[in-house]
Amino acid sequence: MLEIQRLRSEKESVIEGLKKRHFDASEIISAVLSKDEQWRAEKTKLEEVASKMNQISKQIGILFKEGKVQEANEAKAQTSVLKSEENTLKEKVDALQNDITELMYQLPNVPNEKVKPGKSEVDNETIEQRGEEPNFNFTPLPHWELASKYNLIDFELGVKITGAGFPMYIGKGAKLQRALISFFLDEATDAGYVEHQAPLLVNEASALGTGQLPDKEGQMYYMPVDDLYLIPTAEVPLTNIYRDVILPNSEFSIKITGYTPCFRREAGSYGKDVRGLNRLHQFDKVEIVRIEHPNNSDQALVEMIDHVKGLLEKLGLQYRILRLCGGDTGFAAAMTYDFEVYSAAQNKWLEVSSVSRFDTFQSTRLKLRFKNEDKKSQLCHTLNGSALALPRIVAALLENHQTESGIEIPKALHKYLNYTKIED
RNA sequence: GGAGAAUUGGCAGAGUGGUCGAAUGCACUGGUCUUGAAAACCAGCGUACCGCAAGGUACCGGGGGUUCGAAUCCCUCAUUCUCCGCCA
Repeated sequence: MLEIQRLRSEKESVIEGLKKRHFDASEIISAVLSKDEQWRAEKTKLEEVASKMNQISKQIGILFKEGKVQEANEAKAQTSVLKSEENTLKEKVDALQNDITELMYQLPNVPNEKVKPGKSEVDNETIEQRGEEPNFNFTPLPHWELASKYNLIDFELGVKITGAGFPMYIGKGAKLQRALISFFLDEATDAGYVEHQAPLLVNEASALGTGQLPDKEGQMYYMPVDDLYLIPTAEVPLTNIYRDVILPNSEFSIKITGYTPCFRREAGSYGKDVRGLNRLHQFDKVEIVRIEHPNNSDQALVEMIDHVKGLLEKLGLQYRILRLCGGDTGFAAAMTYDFEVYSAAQNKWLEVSSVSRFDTFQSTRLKLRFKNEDKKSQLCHTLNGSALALPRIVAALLENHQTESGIEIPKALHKYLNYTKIED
């Protein structure tokens, strides 16, 4: 959520910034500001009435104590008008407040100045590309065929037990998952991130805090009996650790990591991209999260990008980094870098990581602040990134490291596995 | 799942209808004293919103209610603890 003060003072630049998303905010912001003005006016009235009520109540108390029952009762009689006035004002103020919040929830984050305008993924900028495209002297197989050839993943079994998008990993396939999780967590820990094991179900306040609600309501699995949501990413429980927190200035930087399964309904995405591991309802991911002083979020973002690069290089995967254009940047993010690895057999790039800075967009909702040098509370910046999401990494590893005699496992993973090659 | 108790400021802990945003202690910050430190003493010490300011309003686990007035009474939800039951 954007800060209301920002809308008051920088209305034009916010509208201008949101144009990069092809989002016309002028109407919403005008509505917000006019409601905000009414809200302040009504609120001032309400507080005046409340103040009068408080005074009279105090006096009644004193009168009773002095035994002046008669006068006290007279004073009581005065209050009924004020009270109904107070109730009316209260309703108005609450209604306005609700309207404002609802409108504010519709506004996405303002893109960072580096972000280019654009409508969709075709406008994303490739800012870096590394690694070699693998050379095959045979026709490489797509990962779903490799997975079945070497009995690593059984997609049909997942369908039987749960439904499409819930694969069953078996044998070396299951071990590979475990190895990747350990590898990613160890790398993150080495980089200073503190490992967490988080709840996989979260309450409504948490889903609101990181911005999944109300924006992506339909994308989360929901358990109505207990009013809980299955997490779509570890970002939700990990960032919400700091909901309603005021940090001392000395606490920065906060770096946390965690492995969790992620659950996404992916409502509406059927068809070509759902084959194999490309798009799942349940998948594993290691997430890195940072809580930063606003002055340090530039630096933090650079560090996170370098971290993800390092992982992909150690896995020997060709990758490229995209800076998403305004239209493709997620609702809550101010800037996002996507990492994609090249899938040799599918002949396309697969997104394996998304590293984003949210500036104060999440911390506004989270009420995540720190005491600044002037001992005032100020909103923190939050950032997060996948490091990394497993399925497409597995897909790329299988496809890019395949040989006619099997699949070579990159050296970085050897210490986590009791095999170095997947073969018949 | 059943029965009971509890939830107050960073922590501990008083307060059961009136001048309570809330005693007291600890912690913390500043000052006096000291060569320095400790101790002692003095002062300060929650969050948010409205307001140029003075000031005002709201907040005692969350929500709702009773009342002129609620930390205090009622309802409800959540959490914690104890006992019983069940169980990885």
